Amino acid sequence: MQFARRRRRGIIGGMYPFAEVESRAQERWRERGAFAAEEKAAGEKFYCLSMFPYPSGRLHMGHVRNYTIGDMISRHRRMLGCNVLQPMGWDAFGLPAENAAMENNVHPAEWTRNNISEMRAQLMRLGLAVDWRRELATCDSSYYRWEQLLIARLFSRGLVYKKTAVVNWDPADKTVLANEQVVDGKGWRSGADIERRSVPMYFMKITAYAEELLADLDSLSGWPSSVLTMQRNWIGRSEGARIKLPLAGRGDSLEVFTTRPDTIFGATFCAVAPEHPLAAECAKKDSRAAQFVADCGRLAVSEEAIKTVEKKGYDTGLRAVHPFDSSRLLPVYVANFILAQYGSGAIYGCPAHDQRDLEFARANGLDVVAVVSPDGKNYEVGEKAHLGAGVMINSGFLNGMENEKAKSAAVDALEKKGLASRETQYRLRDWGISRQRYWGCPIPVVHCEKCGDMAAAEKDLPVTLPETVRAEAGKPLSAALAADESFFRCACPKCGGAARRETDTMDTFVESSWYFARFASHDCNDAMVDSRAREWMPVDQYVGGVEHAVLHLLYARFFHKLMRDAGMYPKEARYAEPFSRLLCQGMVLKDGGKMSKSRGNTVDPQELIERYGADTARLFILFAAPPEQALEWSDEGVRGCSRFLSRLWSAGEEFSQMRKTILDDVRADGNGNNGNDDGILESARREIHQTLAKADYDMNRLRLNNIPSAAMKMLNAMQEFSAQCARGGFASAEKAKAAAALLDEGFGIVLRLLAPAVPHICEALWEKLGFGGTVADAPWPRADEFALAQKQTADVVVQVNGKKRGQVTVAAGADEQTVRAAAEELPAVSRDLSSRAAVRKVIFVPGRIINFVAGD
RNA sequence: GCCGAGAUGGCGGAAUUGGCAGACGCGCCGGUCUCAAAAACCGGUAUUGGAAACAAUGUGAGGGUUCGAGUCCCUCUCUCGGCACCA
Repeated sequence: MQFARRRRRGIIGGMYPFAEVESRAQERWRERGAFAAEEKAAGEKFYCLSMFPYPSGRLHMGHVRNYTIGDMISRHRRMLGCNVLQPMGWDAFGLPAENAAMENNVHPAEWTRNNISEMRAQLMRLGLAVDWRRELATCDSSYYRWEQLLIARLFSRGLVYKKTAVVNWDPADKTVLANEQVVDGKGWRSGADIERRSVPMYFMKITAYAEELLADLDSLSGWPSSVLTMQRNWIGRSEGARIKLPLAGRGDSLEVFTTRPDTIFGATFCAVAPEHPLAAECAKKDSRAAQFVADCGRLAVSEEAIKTVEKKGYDTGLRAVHPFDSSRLLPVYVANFILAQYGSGAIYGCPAHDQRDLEFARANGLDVVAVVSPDGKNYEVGEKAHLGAGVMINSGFLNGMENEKAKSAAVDALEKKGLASRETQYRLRDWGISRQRYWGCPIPVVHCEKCGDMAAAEKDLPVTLPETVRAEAGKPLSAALAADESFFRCACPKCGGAARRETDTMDTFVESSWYFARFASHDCNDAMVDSRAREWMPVDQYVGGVEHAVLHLLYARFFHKLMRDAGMYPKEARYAEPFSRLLCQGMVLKDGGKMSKSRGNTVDPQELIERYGADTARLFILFAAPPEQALEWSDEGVRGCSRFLSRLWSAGEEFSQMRKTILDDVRADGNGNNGNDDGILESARREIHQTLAKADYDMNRLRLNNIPSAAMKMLNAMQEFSAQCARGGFASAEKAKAAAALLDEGFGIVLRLLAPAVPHICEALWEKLGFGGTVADAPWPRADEFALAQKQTADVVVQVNGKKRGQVTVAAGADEQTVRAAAEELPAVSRDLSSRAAVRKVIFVPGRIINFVAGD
């Protein structure tokens, strides 16, 4: 047949015309407004959201991955008949803009808006099914004014409040540093030793929602369990007791928090945080103590820095009296590893049952008294503290109790003495939203000497960030607002007198905590959101990096609940949480490491797209790894994907030619000449539908990398089938027509299977082969049960003692007896069985396996 | 340090959740076409032994449960993410 040769020529040596194909497909979508989401449209709503990007200037592979995954899910849902909303916007405030200003003399606003234009063009080139009418940028006052309004109202309700907090202070640059700007305890630019400094800040009372944030995690069945665990641990609810230990020779006492009141008799010391009032008091009188506290103050503020530092303490000379044995006096240390924010900023140490306390005790020559015993006997503690359960020993009235019971008994006894109260503590701290920075949303608070601090009047909102400040090379912009009189001078909303605006701006996590709601009400200009948010929310599928597993996702959940409680959503279960399903995608690596400028191993998506087209870029990134796993970059892999798309392109032509040839033959001679088609048709169709069934299963569980695999496999099967058709005629005209129909059916399935991943080429082929309409709205293919059921036989693996000895082909529903009989006939099986003792047991899994268990 | 992940051929990964390990792709080897090369197409490809049939071994390391373990349990190593001011 001449056909086989024609295919070989195909599109000789080159790629399919991807540039034309892609711009034409995008043009068609644009003309049709194909992805504009309407509230009233038919079909179940599906809100698919990818985490919006920070406009850093250039798209990187992480973005490509994130948005391709989101797009594939969106397009799949569209094909299932859903009414899909997929929006895009810009997380446009933040530190990099200020750094760029310092380096390049360019204003953050200008830099940011230019970056947005460039990145928007790059994103559009990817062919995302996004409703661009809803685009937003958080640095626009039309966006941030609404969060100012909410913050102002929360301030009046006490859910936003002021207190001091510790920050990293760079004494050389006279500026506050982010944790990432502190390298080995020194400022990244100045190299000066950083200091801890207390500054007044605004906080959001997220702890008021701790219980709900924790409890509602149980309802998030669409989230990865690892993220739920991380959030639970982050909130860190623990039940314990606040215990007062009287200080010897003084009237007052030290308050400590413990989750292990059962170990009270094992306490041999106390420790307070360097920020604790007792530490300050001691430092006043004792210069060495003052020195120690000052040394602690040189530590960076991150928890990581505190936890990894060498544990040191300084004896204040104060002694706490043991509440059950006044003869025991516990030395009180100031220690660098005690967190001021947690509990009461003070602990008692029980070295026998806490590893950190044990190390501290050993270093300071303190007693170690075991009070919880695994077997009830006395014992000496070695290198490891005993953290598990046990029976109380050396513990007065608690002796002999299970330690769980002793927890409660100890607190009961202390409560009677008025020395303790039960308390539930959270590791979660209130959210400090103040930043001493310029490029952020101004905090809508006014300071009046007479009236104090108050929220800015609502009629004065938004408090617009002045974009007139001058950027200067090498000069931090962080103090720009505090230096801008025209910004901070204002009238007090209460007394009308001269007042001063707050000059700190907000944490950028605030903007990203509600953008998903704004996408639904993007052009609402009289409120944060309108009723459309109630239609679209919650987000049905959220896609983004695991690095956001705790902070962003927790803040967004909190903010959503605040908005609900402010009346923006009904108090119904549906609106309890903002994100129903969550997919955390992995990073893009190259040469085993993160792609980054400093490593010099970046691959520019732009270049990739120009060279191979957006579909190849999308295909590679989907195919190379499952979405949640790290993806290893491979240039060869990219070429393989490009090759596959070129093959797909010519296969369309091939199949329609083959189909025509078959039908022409039927017309010419009525066919039925040489009937060597036994089962080809059925087995080809079965393979296509089996593969489809697996692909559908994988699509539903978001194993997106398996979809291209399935499509490749199908295309291989189709080409095999096409070659078989070319080799011979058919037994009847009906068979021939069925074969022609299968070529059509199979390729239609391949195209629809691939359309969410590589939409442009599928759109072009769909049109070219005359399937009708647009593939973006074609129905997702369904596996035909009839085709799947046709197989009459099953291959059963035969094992002896778990080792494979062969395989038998039996009728589809064959029972154990039949299979066993057939299996025992196999030479390898009988040989093995005869060398062993009698068969003790036969394990039979119908259609899969039979295992003879025999003695040796 | 604490919390959360991950480790499967030369490489990326698959394995319908305890039932034939290595689907699909890359790379490599051989072939077709070509003066030649590239491209394209066809075939092979876990390791070891063997001409082959076949056998043994094999999913980061070490133990365990099971008729049967990549999958479940325990211990360990390494890599990655987060740790509250990067986003």
